[in-house]
Amino acid sequence: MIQNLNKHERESLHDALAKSGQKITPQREIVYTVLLAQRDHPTVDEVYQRALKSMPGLSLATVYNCLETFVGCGLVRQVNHERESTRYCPNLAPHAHFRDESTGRVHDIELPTEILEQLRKILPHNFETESIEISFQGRTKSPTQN
Amino acid sequence: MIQNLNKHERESLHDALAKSGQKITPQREIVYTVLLAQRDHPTVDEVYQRALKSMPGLSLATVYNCLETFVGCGLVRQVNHERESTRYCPNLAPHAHFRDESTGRVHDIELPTEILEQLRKILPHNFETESIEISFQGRTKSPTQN
DNA sequence: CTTGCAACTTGGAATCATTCCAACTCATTA
DNA sequence: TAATGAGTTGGAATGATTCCAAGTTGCAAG
Repeated sequence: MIQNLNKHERESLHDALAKSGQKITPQREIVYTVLLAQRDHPTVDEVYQRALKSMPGLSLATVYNCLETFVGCGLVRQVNHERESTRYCPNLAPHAHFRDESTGRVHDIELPTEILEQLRKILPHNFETESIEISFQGRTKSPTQN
Repeated sequence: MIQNLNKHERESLHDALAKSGQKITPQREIVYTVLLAQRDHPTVDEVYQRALKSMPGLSLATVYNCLETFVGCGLVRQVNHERESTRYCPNLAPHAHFRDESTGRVHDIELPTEILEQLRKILPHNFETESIEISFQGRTKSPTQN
């Protein structure tokens, strides 16, 4: 159905999990595979639907659990827009998100590190940042209606 | 209980509503007053609790309605963090938010317009932005544990 | 290669913010 | 005065997510 994890991908999954004393399970492999296979920021339910094709008995609760685990060990990021369903993203490089309001799709936007540095500078001195999120809302014009 | 709206505040409420053919009502005045009185990004329920003190019969549904109306006519902004309850903010100047992870409190951070300009520049040309949201997560150190 | 057990998975129930709805109020307009 | 339409209200419905208790399994130690 979907390409399996390659050696490197499986390794990073294993390492990330092992680091926090957690196990590799078939369910986790599949969920991670689904995430890597199509980087379109799927919702939990979309991940669930895709994963079902490779593992018919899989339960939704497990998909929630797997994704939470991955977020916990830094393998994937959550992407939220207002109160819509949370989406998941295996892109670990620092990046912003652009949400196309006509389609609801989310695109990754590469983020120059200078901008992050500048942003840190505008904070009052007693504010210690752990993370910065930047998201654009708008529409994409025809050329790359991707 | 809470200071009433001053002439200017009432006027901006009236204008914003009138612009979209909507009316001033006692409930809307109170909700707006609550928002201006304490700019701590309250949730709907917090607004509701505060407003109840001035108008005991007020209903939660109405608070939802009022806030939605205000957002619609540009009087207030929504602030979301992950999937926590939506918070509301009457600060219309462009600004970012800093969320203190130990208290859950949200602080406004003034945003130099150059940063917004720079951010627009990193978008591919076929992406048309309508709005940009920037939020910091972290902790505040003692000095201004405000 | 067995065993033991913590870690996992699972289906269904529970939660909780938010939305929906139908009845009612009220100020205006015809 | 009646009709109109926006606004309000309480309660029911929704929908994503979390919780739970019971059953299963990965894997480390023997």
